[in-house]
Amino acid sequence: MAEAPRLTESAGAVFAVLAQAGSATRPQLASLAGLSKPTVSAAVAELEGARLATHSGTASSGTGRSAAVYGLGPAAGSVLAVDLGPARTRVRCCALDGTLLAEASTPRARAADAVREALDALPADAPLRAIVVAVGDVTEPDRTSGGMRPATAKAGPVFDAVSVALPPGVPVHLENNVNCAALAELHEGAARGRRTFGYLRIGVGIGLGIVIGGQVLRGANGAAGELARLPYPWDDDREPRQEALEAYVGSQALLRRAAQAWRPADGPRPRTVDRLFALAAQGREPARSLVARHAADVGRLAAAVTAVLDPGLLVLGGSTGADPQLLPGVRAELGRLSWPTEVVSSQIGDLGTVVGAARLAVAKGVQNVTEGAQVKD
Amino acid sequence: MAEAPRLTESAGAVFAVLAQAGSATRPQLASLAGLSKPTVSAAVAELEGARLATHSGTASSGTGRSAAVYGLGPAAGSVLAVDLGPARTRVRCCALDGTLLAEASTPRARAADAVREALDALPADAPLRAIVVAVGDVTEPDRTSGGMRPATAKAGPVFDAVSVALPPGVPVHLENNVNCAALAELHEGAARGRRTFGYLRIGVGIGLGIVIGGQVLRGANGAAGELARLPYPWDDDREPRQEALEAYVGSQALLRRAAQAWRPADGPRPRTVDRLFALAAQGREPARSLVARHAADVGRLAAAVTAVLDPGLLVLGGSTGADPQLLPGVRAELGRLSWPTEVVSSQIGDLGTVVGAARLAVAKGVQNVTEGAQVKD
DNA sequence: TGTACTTCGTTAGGAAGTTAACTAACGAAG
DNA sequence: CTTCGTTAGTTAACTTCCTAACGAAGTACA
Repeated sequence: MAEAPRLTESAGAVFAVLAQAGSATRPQLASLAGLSKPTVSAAVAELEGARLATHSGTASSGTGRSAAVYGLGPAAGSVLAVDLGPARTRVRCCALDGTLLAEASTPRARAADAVREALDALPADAPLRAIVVAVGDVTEPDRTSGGMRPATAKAGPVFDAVSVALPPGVPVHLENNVNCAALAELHEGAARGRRTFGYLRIGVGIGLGIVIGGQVLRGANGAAGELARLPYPWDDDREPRQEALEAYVGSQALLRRAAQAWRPADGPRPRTVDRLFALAAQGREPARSLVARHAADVGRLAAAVTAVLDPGLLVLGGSTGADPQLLPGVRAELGRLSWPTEVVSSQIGDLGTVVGAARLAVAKGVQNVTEGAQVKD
Repeated sequence: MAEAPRLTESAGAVFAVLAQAGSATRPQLASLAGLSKPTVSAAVAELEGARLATHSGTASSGTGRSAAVYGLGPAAGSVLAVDLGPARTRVRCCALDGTLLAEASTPRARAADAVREALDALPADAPLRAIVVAVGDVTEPDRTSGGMRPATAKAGPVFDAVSVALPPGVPVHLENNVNCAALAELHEGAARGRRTFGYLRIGVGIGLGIVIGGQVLRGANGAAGELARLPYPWDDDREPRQEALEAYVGSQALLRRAAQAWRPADGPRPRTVDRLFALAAQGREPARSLVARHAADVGRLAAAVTAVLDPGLLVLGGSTGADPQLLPGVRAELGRLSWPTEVVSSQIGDLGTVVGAARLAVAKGVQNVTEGAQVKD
C-alpha cells in the first residue's frame, strides 16, 4: 500500500455522512454534515482524489440546476462480519455504505470455510477495514481473580476456529451476539428511528441487548444484559439459585412443561417450540394455556428490565420470544407490574446477529477511514 | 439587565473549565480546555470584560515566571438546589465553581421559608442561573393514557409548595432524589473518578441511581432505577405482586421482622434500624442474624441490578443500606449469584441529595452561561 | 550582582471553515 | 427563442484558532 493519506477533519466528516447515506449530492452532504458548501466542495475534491468517493451521476430536483451525485469510491473498502452461532456460522461482507457484497453460511464446524468463501468473493483492490465477530459470550473466567475478564481477541477459544482464515493486520472486534441483534433492530428492524430501547432475546438462553443513545451498553465486564444472572426464584423463604431463571423461562422449560401437561387425547405432542406455537395459534389446548403462561413469564422478565432501565421500547426476539401471539400477554403482565412500555416483536429473526455485526463493522470501518489510523477497540 | 453578551465558543469553553477548576492559571486553562495559549488569553480577556472572571492572584511554580490566577467573577452568578425530603427540606446555594454560598434546612412543611432564607443570603448582584429541585418521584399518573408521564415543573404537586418562593424567569429542573444522591457520590463521594456505577439506596423505599459515562440515566419516563417495580415474589408457583419488593426489603420490613424474632430474654427491642444495626455490630442476637439476612437480601437486589447493567461499582446508601457491616454479606450473595462487582458504602449520607442537586444545578448554570440563552431541560 | 534557565504571555503568520455574493446550469412560461 | 426563477457550485473577504517564535518576568547559582 502506498501511504496513509490522512484526511482533513471536514473530509472525514463528509465521508462519514456519505457512507451513511450511500449516495448524496453536495448540498445534501453539506446539510447532513453541518458544513458549508465551499467546505464540502473542498472535501469532496479531496475524497475523489483519494478514490474514497466517485461521481456516480446527476440528480435533478425538478427545478433549477441539477446536482452531481457522489457515492463511495473503490478505495473505501469493505468490512467483514462473522456470526459464530450455536448451529451455523454466517458471514457477511459489506461495503462501508452497508450494501451487501458477499455472504456465506456453513455448519458451525466449518466456520473457517465460510470466512474464506466470503473473502474470495471480494474485489481484490478494496481494502478490508474492520472485522466484527459475534459470539455468545465475550467474557471468560479469570482463574487468578475468580471473576470474569473480557476475552481478548486472540485468546477467545471460539475465536481460534476462524482466526486462521482471517487476514492479518485488520482490526478485529468481538461482540456479544445479542448486542449485535439489537443493533440490527435499531438500524433496519423494529427499533428504527429510536435512540434508546432494549432487545430481549428468549431462546434456549435469555439475554438482553441495551441500546442507549444509539450506543450499545456493554457494562464494566462486557456483561450488561446477562439476564441469566437475575436472582430466581426469589421469595421470603426461598434462596435464589445461580442461573435458575434460564432453566425456567427458556425454550427447554417450555417444552418440558408441554410434555408434563400433554394428555393422549390432546393429539400428537409438539417436539419443537415452533410447533407448539402453531397449535396455540389455532386455539388448541393445552398449547394455548402453555403459551399464555409463557407470555406472562416473559412479561415478568420484561418488568425486571423495565424497573431498572425504563427503556421506553422492548423488542422481543429469539425462537421463544419473537412470536407476535405473545404480545398481548406480555403487555398485560408488564402493565400490571410496571408502567406501560411499548412492546413489539423482532422484525429480523435469525439473520439479526450477522446483520447487526455488519452494521457494527461498518461503523468501525468508517472510523478507520476518517481517523486515518486503525482504531483500537 | 443590560443585554446577553453572547460568548465566543472558546470563551465559553474556558469558562466551563474555570468553573470546574474553581481557580486556574492561563496555562492550566489551556491544557484543560485543549486550547492554545493565545486563544486562552483572548478568551480570558473577554471573560474579564464581561466580569465572568477576575484576576485573583498569582501562582509561582517554583521556577520560571509566575502566572496570573483567575477565578469566577461577580457576573458568573449562582444556582439554587432544593431537596424536598420526606421529613426535612434542605436548600443550598452555590457559586458556579461549587462553593457553598448559603444553606438552610427546615421541616418539610415550611419549605418555602428555607428557599427564601437561602436566597436572602445571596449577594444581590449575582444572577441566579438555574434551580434544581430534588423530589421523590418526577413522574405523575397520566389519566388520558393510563400510564405515566414526566411531571412538568409547574404541575408537580410537591413543587407547588415552594414555587411561590422561587424567583421567576430562572430555568427550573426537577430531578429524582436518588439520582441526585448518585451524582453526589460521583463528584465528592465513594464513586469519585468513576464514569459508570450504580447507587443503590435502601431506606423506607428502594431506588437506584444509574450513572453511565458521567451522565445520569433517566429512562424514557424518567423512571429508570425504580426498583420497587421489580417482580417479586417470583417463582414457578407464585405470581409477583405489584410493589411487593419494597415491603419486603425496606426498613419497615426489617423492623417488622425484628418484632417477630425478638424474645423477652433478648433485652429491649430496637425501635429504629440504627439501634438494630448498633446491636448487631456488638454481635448480639437476634440482631446479628437479622442484619445478616438483610445483607443477603440487599445482595440479591444488587444481583438483579448487576445482571441488567454490569455497572462495575455499586454504592450502597440509605438508612438501611449505608452501614458498612452489610458489606461482607452483600458481597458474598452478589458473588454467589452473579459476577463480582465492587461494592462500597456511601460516604455522604443524608446530605447527598442536596449536594448532588447542587452539582446538577451548577452544571445547568454553567451551560446557561456558555450557551448564552436559557437551556431548556 | 550578574548570568543561565525556566515558565508566562504576546505577537506574527498560516490553516481551515464560514458567510455573502457571484456565476453556471437547468426548467418553464411567454 | 428569449427571459425568468431556482438551484448548484465557486470565488473572495472575514473569523477563529493554531503553531512558532520572541519578549517578559521570575528563580537558582556562581
